[in-house]
Parts: sequence; structure tokens; C-alpha cells
Amino acid sequence: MLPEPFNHLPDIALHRVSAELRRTLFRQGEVTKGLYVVLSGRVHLERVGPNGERFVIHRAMAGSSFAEASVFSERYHCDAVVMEAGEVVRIDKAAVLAAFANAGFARAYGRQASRQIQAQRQLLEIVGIRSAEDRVLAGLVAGLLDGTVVEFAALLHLSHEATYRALRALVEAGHVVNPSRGDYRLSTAT
Amino acid sequence: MLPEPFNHLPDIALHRVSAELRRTLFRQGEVTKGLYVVLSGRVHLERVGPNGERFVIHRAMAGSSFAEASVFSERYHCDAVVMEAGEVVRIDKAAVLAAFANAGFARAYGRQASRQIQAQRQLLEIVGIRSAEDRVLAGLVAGLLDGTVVEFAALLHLSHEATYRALRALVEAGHVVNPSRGDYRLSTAT
DNA sequence: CATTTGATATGATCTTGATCATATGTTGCC
DNA sequence: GGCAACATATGATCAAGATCATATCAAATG
Repeated sequence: MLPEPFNHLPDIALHRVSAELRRTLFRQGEVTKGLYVVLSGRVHLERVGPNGERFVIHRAMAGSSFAEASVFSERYHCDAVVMEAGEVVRIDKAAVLAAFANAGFARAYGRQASRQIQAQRQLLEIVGIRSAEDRVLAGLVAGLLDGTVVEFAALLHLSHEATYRALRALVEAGHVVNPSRGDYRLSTAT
Repeated sequence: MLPEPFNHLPDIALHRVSAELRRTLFRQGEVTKGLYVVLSGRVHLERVGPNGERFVIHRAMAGSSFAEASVFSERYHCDAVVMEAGEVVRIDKAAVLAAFANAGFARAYGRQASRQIQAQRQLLEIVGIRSAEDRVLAGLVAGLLDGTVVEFAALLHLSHEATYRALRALVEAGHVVNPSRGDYRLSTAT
């Protein structure tokens, strides 16, 4: 099943695409067909610099969509390369454009988009915090530590070593409690 | 005039709010009234930690909107504080929700939102690049240097000194040309 | 025109987090 | 049980960028 809001769309608009490792799904400059949803695997969006340098613009993981903006533009502005084989679905741009006439779809789209924007803004502010300790604390307040510390560290753009040390320092400062190995949470007291 | 897509909305939905310095427009936990557009001045969204630490979640500048997600939720999840006096407009959530029934508004919203998401994803990837030189180069490729170098540096979460040095190094390496003081652009040749 | 403000630019120093290394704990698997 | 893979955890070293300092240049202001 597709994630919101794309589950509102008719099946006719969906196309399973083969996503074997290293395959390029579309290239910068090509005419847009639509957006994509990653059901499993990973896809990188890359932009090519004037001298051929490749920059990763986005890493799409299972459950997320990419190239949403292509629905509103003529040409893709980056390349999409499969970094881990999996299932990927393409959704026709015409179908999405048409679906905006449906208020249910439109609201679902708006809800998803505004939440994502909010989350990204927050993350951008957090990764902008210089001090590892402050950054980790902000990440905790934002509720970003739900999986492993390693994942949390990657999200914060910190090495996991620095993250462990910051967590330890926060525990010693009394801001965080560490009830058991690998379990960190904000201390409610003081 | 309001920025897209909010210029599609009827005037009745708009309310000018007084935005003098330090004023709090809404607080975490309050019932949502709607989203806001900053016409001039600056507004910070702040989240308060369990021990009263304040974290900036977002800095809304002239021409941008904030609290868009409040349209889809019951309560504000952060505080909004005016950091620089200016003109701020509130837009009723009911009006926005209703406007999604209008395909023109819905598409305009979708276009704006998807572009913003794309831009933020790209910025998140760029600020995640450790090396100052690579980060600056990626920023240049992304076309982020349109204003001053100081603004560019802030966007990249780099000190402006480090940014100037990276630009100098890129010029010396032949990746960037510096035709005149303060003017940097990617070199097209080799 | 003199002054102020902010951007550009670069040098010197120092702090901090990246990196490398190592050890233990936990989980799943055959 | 033994092994592999990975998360947790912490120590040591080092490089890179932050910070502080200083100078020049440009534009705006009175």
C-alpha cells in the first residue's frame, strides 16, 4: 500500500518500475513523467556540477516519495539512481494534477507536505547548532531519538562517538537519564 | 500582496496582527487559529524543553509563512515570538481547509510545498557535508550564492571566514572564478 | 565630505568534534 | 553453543573549522 496521500490515487496512475542496483530511473533534463514512491530499497537523487562532480541532493528511503516537484515542472532537475535494489512505483504527473480537484486528496497532500516542511525546518535548525551537547539535547527535545543512537547521530550529522559523549555529559549534568544501556531520555526533574 | 498560494484566498480570511518586538503570537498548547505570513520583520518559532530550555525551531523571514501545519492540527506545538517588528498576517485555518476544494488553490499549494520540500532536502544534504570546501562547492552548484557571501555562509552553517577561505581555495583549484571582489561563480572550463 | 556601517578578505590561535582504536553487550542464526 | 553482525561505550590523537583580530573597500547617512 502507498503512503498518504498517494493511496487516494487510482491504480491506473501507478507503474511499478524495476529498481535494480545502480539503475538510473531518470536523468537531469529529461521530460518529467511524474513522481516516485520507494516501497523498499534506497534511491539517491544526484545533481551533476558543471565539471561532472556529483552531489547527492536527497536520499529517498522505504516509505518515502521523491521528485514530487516534477509534477509541476517540465524537466527533471537531477538524476535518480538506485543505491539499494527494491520496489519503486512511479505515479503519473497528470493523475496527481487531476487529483488536486479532489478536496480529500488535496487536503491529505497539504497535511503531509506541511508536516514534512515543519520537520525539515526543525531538523535544519538543529543541525545548525554547533555544540554537540546542545545539538543532542535539542534532538532529544525534538523526539528524534526513537531508534538507535547510531541512527540518531546520523540524523544530527554528528559522529556516533560524539553523540555518545554528549549523551554521557548530559547525563552527568542531570539533563538526561540513562536508566539502562542504550536507553536515554530527558530527565523531567530539575 | 501575499505570496503564493495564499493570494488565492478571500480577504475575509486574513487578519493583520500586531507584531511588535518580543510579542508572542501564539504559545505551545494553545488551540490553533491558523497559519501566518510574514510581510516584514522576523518571527522565531521556539520549542520549550522540559527544563525550560528554548530551542529555535524555525526562523520565518519576510515573504515566508509559518505554522502551516497548524491548519491540520488542534494545538500549536511551539511558541511564535517576534524577533524584529514588522507586518504579520494570520490566515484562518477554516478558510485554508475550505480552499483545498478549489483545484487552483490546491495545485498552487502543492507546487509551493513540493518546491520547498525539495529545496530543504537539498540544503539538508549540503549542510551535512563535513568539508568546508566541498560544502561551499555544493552550495555554489545549488545556486545558493545569490546575495552576499555572509548570507551564503549562514545558509551553509559555516563561519563566513571559513567560507571565504573555501572560496579562495576553490579559485586556486580552478573550480571557481573570482572576476571581481565579492563575485564568485563556477568556472565552466575544466 | 566625513563618518558609519557592513561586506570582503586574511592571519593567528585554540577548541571541538572527526577519526582511529579497542572492548563489551546484545541479538539472531546455523 | 559458537559465531557474526551490530550497537554501545570510551580513550587517544589530530585536523579542521570556530573564534578573535585586523585591514580594506563600498555604500549609505547626515
